[in-house]
Amino acid sequence: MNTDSQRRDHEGSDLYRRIYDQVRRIPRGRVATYGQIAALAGFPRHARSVGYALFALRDPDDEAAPEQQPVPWQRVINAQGRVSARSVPGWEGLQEEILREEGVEIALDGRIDLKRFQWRPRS
DNA sequence: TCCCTGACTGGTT
DNA sequence: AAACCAGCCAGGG
Repeated sequence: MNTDSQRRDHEGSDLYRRIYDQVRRIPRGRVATYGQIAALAGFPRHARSVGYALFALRDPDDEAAPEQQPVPWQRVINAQGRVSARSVPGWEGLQEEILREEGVEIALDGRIDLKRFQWRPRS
């Protein structure tokens, strides 16, 4: 009955769920890196998995727990302080647009100053 | 079940 | 500064 695979069908994996929980903590006007989110979720050095988890948000049906608040995916950027390139052209532009609207400054070359805009939770 | 492909990162060359 | 590389997880054909 309650096998892990069946739970996954409805809720997604533990890893993804914990990643989404952390991303939801990022306040408006701030950003976090993939590696940072991975560590906060309890999976150090699993940055790439964070990318996979956010990629999965593409499909609305795969959305983690729809009854919860949406995942602010746009607030996650890479360790170089830039919006990561996608397989779908144009998406980076959308993400940058939303971030600027939220108050995050993005230089002409696409750089975001992590010193100023990175979210730093106490825990 | 094997094989491929994605929103990554830190350390080496 | 840039290219390479190993480590990492999940979904689809």
